[in-house]
Amino acid sequence: MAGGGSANRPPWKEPAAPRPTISLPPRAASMETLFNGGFSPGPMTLLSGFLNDGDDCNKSFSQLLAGAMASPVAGAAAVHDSPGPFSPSRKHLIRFMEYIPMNVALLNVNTDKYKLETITYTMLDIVTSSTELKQNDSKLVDMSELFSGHVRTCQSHLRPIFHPSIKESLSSQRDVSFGMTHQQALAQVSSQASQTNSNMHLQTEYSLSTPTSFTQVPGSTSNTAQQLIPPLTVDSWATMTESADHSHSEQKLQSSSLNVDKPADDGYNWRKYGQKQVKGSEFPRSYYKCTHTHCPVKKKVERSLEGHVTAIIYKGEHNHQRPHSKRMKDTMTSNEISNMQGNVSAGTTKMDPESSQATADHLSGSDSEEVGDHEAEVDEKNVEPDPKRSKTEVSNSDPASSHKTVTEPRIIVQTTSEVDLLDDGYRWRKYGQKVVKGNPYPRSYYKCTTPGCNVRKHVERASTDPKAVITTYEGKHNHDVPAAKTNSHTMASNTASHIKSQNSNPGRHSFGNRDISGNDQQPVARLRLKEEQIT
DNA sequence: AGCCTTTGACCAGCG
DNA sequence: TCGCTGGTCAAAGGC
Repeated sequence: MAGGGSANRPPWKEPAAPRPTISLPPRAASMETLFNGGFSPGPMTLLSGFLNDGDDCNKSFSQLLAGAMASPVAGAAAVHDSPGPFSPSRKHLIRFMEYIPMNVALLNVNTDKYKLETITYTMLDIVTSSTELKQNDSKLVDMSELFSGHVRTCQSHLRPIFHPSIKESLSSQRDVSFGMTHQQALAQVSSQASQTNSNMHLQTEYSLSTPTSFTQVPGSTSNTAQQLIPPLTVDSWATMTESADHSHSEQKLQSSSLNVDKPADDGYNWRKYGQKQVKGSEFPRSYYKCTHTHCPVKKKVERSLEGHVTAIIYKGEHNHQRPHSKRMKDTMTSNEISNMQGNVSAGTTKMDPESSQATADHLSGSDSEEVGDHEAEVDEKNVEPDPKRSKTEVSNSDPASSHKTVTEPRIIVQTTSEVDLLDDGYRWRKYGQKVVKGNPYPRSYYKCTTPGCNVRKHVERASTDPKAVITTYEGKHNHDVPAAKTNSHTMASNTASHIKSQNSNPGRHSFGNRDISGNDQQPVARLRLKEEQIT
């Protein structure tokens, strides 16, 4: 049945515009040019110095960090400090940085050097955060592996873009595989480059060989990087770590990097069962089912022609735990795995196409790998779920709105009914509700009725569809699931374990990194929904 | 071989 | 009843 004439080909089946080739001069030259003159001494100085270094970049980062990571935080902090003697440890860390600014350099083709530096610092902060996360376990080996995977991934992510020769080499050797995050990120880079290319009347091939290349692209904003590539959330970090470990996969570099039609790698397995051009939406909608046996969860994903996710709608709740790759289990501590297996509400720091999808997954009962400390920077106003976030918004066809959702796709989580919503195995007492402007349905607040248990949950309904619900859990149950009421034991167990694990993860409100019940090691779940601005 | 995607057909709900 | 629309099915093909 597959097939059909091209004459009837729907818009989304039109062949994609040829992706531009982004070429850059040799790394050292470009970056040296980029950073020379005008940068105060600091990381960029170190970076510049490093860039003149001709070391083999294929070393494992665990090797590179052998010295620097003895005290990971200090190592990262050293980068922020004014430059001293270029010690091997700093050099190693800067080597890691190499790929970050290059990453930014590619994406911020229109930004200035100051912005570039700022972004670099931000990303380093994430490095530090992850370091601190790992530090709790005092496992330097794991830390090294984390960085090793990350760096390798960054290499594989960036090198093919910057150095066609290396890309060919990697492709021929088939020694690099991308996690979906990077597949899509790369696709976004390519597609956005294509878009920029056409919009800005640039030639297909442009160079970043001079600093002006970063500032002369007209009509651009300094936010380009965030539009082009997911921010380096720890979630994506974990994905990168995992993907890097598949470095000997059979996956082909080019095909994987350009495949934008796959759902994001949220840890669950999805099977696409349909695609439709929905009226009122300029983008096709893809339908996915969770492939887990008897799991009712479905999701609908709308993507722009460039592959940007413009809307995601989740329906139902997973009745199983998230499947994990062998690699992840092998390298993570049991505590980490335990944390991973829940975390329904942890958000991400940016609502870009990739990370926001992860957010949606969290909301729908999925889990994040980790939540970095950078999320503690969440603005309180962003914590509040947007009552305007409704099902009807998903079909918004306003071009301007659609454009906006390129960076902030709408995330809708639906449960099938209120019964499903409330009957999660635990018993709840409603202790309040609040009517929010713009939403006829009140938000409701529930507390676990078990004495001594301070877990709460917060239920929010979409203004236009009472069945569209976002549930936020806070805290960790300090007791087992009460005896099942009406549901089958299986259902109760599934749900209970699901909910229990949800609550064992970083939370919506930090409370000084302490959850409501005062458990230092179990930060409460945090939901972060960035308010969507509709103009 | 098995899983996944593709895609036209089909179905159900609604006005 | 009819047409429109969104959602799903399932055969075919790809990997």
